[in-house]
Amino acid sequence: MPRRVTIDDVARLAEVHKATVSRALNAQTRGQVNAETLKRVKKAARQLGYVPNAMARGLRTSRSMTIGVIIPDLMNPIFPPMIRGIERVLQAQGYTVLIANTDSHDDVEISVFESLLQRRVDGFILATGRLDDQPVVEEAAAADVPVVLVNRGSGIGGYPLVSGDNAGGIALAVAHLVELGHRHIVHAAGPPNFSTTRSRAEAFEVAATKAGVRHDTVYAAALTIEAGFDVADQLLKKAGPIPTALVAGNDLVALGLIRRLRAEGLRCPEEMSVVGFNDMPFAEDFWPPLTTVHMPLREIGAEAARLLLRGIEAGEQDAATLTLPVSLVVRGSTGPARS
Amino acid sequence: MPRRVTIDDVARLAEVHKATVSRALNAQTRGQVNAETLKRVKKAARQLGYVPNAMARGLRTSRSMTIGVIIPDLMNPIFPPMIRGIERVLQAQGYTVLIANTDSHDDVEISVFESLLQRRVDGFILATGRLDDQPVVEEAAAADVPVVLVNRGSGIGGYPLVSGDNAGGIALAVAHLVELGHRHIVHAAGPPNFSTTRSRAEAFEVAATKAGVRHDTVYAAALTIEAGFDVADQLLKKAGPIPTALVAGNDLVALGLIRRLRAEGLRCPEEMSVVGFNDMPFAEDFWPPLTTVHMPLREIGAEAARLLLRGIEAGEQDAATLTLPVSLVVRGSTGPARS
DNA sequence: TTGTATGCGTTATCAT
DNA sequence: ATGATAACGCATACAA
Repeated sequence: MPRRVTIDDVARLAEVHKATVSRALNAQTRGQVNAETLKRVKKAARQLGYVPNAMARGLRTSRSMTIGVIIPDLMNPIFPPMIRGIERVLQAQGYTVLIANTDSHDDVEISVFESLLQRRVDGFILATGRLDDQPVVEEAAAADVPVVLVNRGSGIGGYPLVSGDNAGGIALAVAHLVELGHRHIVHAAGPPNFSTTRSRAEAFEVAATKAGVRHDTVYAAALTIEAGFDVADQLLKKAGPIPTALVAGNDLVALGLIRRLRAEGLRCPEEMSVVGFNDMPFAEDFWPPLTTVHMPLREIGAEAARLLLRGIEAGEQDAATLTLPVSLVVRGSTGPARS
Repeated sequence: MPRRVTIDDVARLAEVHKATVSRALNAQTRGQVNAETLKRVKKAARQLGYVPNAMARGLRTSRSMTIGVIIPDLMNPIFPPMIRGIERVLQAQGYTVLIANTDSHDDVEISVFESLLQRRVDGFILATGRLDDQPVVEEAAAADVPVVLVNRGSGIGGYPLVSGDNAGGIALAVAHLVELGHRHIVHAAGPPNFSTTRSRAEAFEVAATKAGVRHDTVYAAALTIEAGFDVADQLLKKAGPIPTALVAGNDLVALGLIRRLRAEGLRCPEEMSVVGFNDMPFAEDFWPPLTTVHMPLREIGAEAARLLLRGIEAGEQDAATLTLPVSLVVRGSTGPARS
């Protein structure tokens, strides 16, 4: 295996000192070098196929130019758009994004966090908003590396947070259903230990109460199709009257609800309206096409990245909370209340 | 900003030399150090919150313990499962996965590749199988870093490749349609410059010819819903009889076809059967639920990772081609031919 | 404008 | 079993 070509090799071929090569190859310092020698250096570098060693550079500069992004579940389609938003702004600034998946598992969350810390990422974007994962957030802060929370806020404040307007979205959903004549609505919320669950559940309580409709909240075990299916199952088995409309904790839960309703022979929306949350990719291709609260996922990612960048440059963070507006996308899964 | 704690700090606190600390903290060399001192070192490290610097280590060992994964489009839901498969086997070996998105863009492909090369990834997994992206593959080989191709083979052979059985899948799909009585089938293939497109189109030609049914192939501009929509558009506008069944290049194209058919008032499957390819997540939640060829996405990723690991350890690669079996999942988008 | 020298934090090779 | 030392490849403060 031929040793990789280093800055010294380039210097030798270009007949200059390696310091000059370094200056020539970095945009920052390029101005300091003579046009002639610059050309020579560039040519030599190209000729040798020189590729700068980011590890050596990072060691010297103590900046890795990498950002760690920790998400709970890559398979949830809301994350790819967010990641794209993140990448777009970060790549433009020369950063590489390290994506780490936790599978919603506490121990892997800790281990990927550790691994990212070892790589000396210049900052973190955390999308794993359980109320009880303070540890990782605080450890990041303790390690003195900037953190931005995304989509889901952590329990206590004090850290920058970017998310969609959860309360506003729920209010929109409830208003839509009330307008369609629904008088009995159930919120099939996410797991109680997610911060988004809390915001949305509280907003639901407020909105439904204000509208004067009968309402109730049940909690799914996870933000997945399966958990949605199970929660619908409980709902159907419970004694008492069945609601005419369901507000789901997110689109996956909504999908699960619909699957279970279909199994029961309950048609959506004729016999039961369902509203999702997030407007994930493909929401319009499901059956029925999902009425859901649109979250500007890509923008959320982009804003988180910008906030982080600002934090990195400033050397300290202001705990700004950025709440992006949402909207209701009415499609096929909601209709007039059955009478 | 307090300087990060280094191995020297730990050494001082534990009252040993930093070389000893290094040995104590690495599983490989741990045996060489006295049990007593090992305990002291560990305690000191914990006490100081020591986090080893992967850049310094990588510089010294010339192994970054990172793997670069280049994919064309994170938004295509077939990739997350593949990535999971990859991560699972790589993380277990202590590797960190660097995921890079190209958005199917040649120039970003080159730039992310370059960036990964700078980071001195120990290997590449490439899922960007355009027939014409030889350059990147060869550059990787030239840089002497192991490469495994995934899902889509590159033009020429010579590199390890893991993929599903494209030809077999198409044969399954055609047989299924023929059995349902379809005598006129069109293949809505992907873009011609994808290697999978070629394998599948060839297989379609063979299978349809052998079955003795009327057939034709058209090419979508991309593997997206929109491109599928457009290709259906052309199909409907063309003079002559309309087929009774469509075999799509992948599930997204199938979705696009169905969207366009619906806009035309053509019901699927009553008036037109559609078969997808990949069995992407949510395929069963669409309307109608997609009949499609199931690809073992996770396994493909895992096998690619294993192959790469072997290549890294061996220091050289055997150009093995691993083809994993596929199966047909019959759901709602196919039915008897209209008469 | 260019060269010199130093150190970033590790690990590997030697020596003890 | 542990300590001393050098080297990995680069950027930068300083000198020329």
